[in-house]
Amino acid sequence: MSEQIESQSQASVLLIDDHPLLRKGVKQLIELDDDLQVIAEASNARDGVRLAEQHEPDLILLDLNMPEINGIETLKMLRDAGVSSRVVVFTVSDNEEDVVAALKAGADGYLLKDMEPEELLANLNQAALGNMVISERLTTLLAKALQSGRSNKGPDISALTPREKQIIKLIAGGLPNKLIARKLSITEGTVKVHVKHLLKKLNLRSRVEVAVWAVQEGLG
Amino acid sequence: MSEQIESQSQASVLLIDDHPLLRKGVKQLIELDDDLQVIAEASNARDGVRLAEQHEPDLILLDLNMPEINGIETLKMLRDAGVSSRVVVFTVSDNEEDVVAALKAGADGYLLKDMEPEELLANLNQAALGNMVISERLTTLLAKALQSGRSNKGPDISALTPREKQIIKLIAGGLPNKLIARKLSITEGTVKVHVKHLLKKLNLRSRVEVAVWAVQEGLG
DNA sequence: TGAGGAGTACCCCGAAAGGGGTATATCGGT
DNA sequence: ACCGATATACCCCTTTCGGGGTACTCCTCA
Repeated sequence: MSEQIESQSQASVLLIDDHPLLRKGVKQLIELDDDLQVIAEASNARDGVRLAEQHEPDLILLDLNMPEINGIETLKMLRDAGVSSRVVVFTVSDNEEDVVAALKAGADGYLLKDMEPEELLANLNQAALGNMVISERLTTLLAKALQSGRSNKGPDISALTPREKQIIKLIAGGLPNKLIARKLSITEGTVKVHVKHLLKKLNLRSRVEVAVWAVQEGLG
Repeated sequence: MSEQIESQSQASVLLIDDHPLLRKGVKQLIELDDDLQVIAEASNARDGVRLAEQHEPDLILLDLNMPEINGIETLKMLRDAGVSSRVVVFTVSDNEEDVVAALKAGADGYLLKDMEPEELLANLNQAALGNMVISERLTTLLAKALQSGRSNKGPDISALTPREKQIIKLIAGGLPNKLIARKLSITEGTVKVHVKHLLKKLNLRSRVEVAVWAVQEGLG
């Protein structure tokens, strides 16, 4: 296609982070680099997605820990909205779950906020050029995650309690909460508690997604 | 110590049978079970359908051999009336035609009246929990019917319109109505119209059942 | 020309689902 | 003896689903 006709142009960057001070710092840092340019900022997911659709930036720097809608969700929203920008997660969390979830969700990079400024700039330039960037601190963590098997597609069943796995199978049988409650001799309210917990753990949005995933996974 | 204060977890049962004595016996038997409760009785199809619409019981126990309107017709009337209760046929007939017709018409179970009382209770409980129950005597018969081709397992996709098939695939993708609407550029209300039509045609009870069925069928 | 199916859109309504809490009891391990 | 995980039950609330209806347009087929 007709990408990149002006090959010497700056790469546009969208910042999505709920900390104004950090945004300001990062923006100033980026402006020091002739190859990068901040074209918009958002302090929450909704604004971020809207601005991303509007500007289709080359690069999106995305914070994970935001109120209301977290970074992973934001990333999925961006992908669902058809935003094809490179997305680099930029966060303080070196939690394995977060890293794995972000990469599974299609992040093009995962950088920690305690990086040296020069190193951050170098990494952002690499990301803008289409290379995947990962903070060095995370390499061993990623290796471990890979070892332990579940490095591939889809949600992770390992964090689930026995009760939650049991309820997933019943959901995959098409049962509503009321029937699940009767089958397990507990109240419907308790079933709903389990359902909301497992939805959170699996990072899924509804019982329908749970059912589809479970059936495809062969749990049924 | 918040133990089971709720306890409205009994499954409601509607009896439709033209034999008063048998109804009485079955009712007494069911009342022995804490998990089941007879909430209405009918001695003919018309009353049965009316009471089913009125009470929307969890379970309907339906006799096949009734005057004027037989059980199969009653079952179809119930489904046409939008009654989503589990329906278990309860009869003396081990005739293959009847069994196959009942199951094709969407029966959730087929039990013979010569069962042991304890076995009947166990089966009714299973049915109330959403499991299909079939008298063991009928298994060989069913196997034979299956061999001879006219198995007709599960819902039938042939009656669906192109739009409905399209929406089924999106449901099987885990999408809620709102997103389906956006993807098809129609209103959410219209999506809901299609969903309720296809639920009726497939004789399924919720979008979760649609999703599970579609995934297992390889659609999507 | 008229009937009927398909698709769209809207109305109303109740039930189900889901997300946020708080609270209790049990069980293992530090 | 405390702490965290698990499981249970309840409260609040909003959103989503599903079923009933009417109505209009566009086709197709008899």
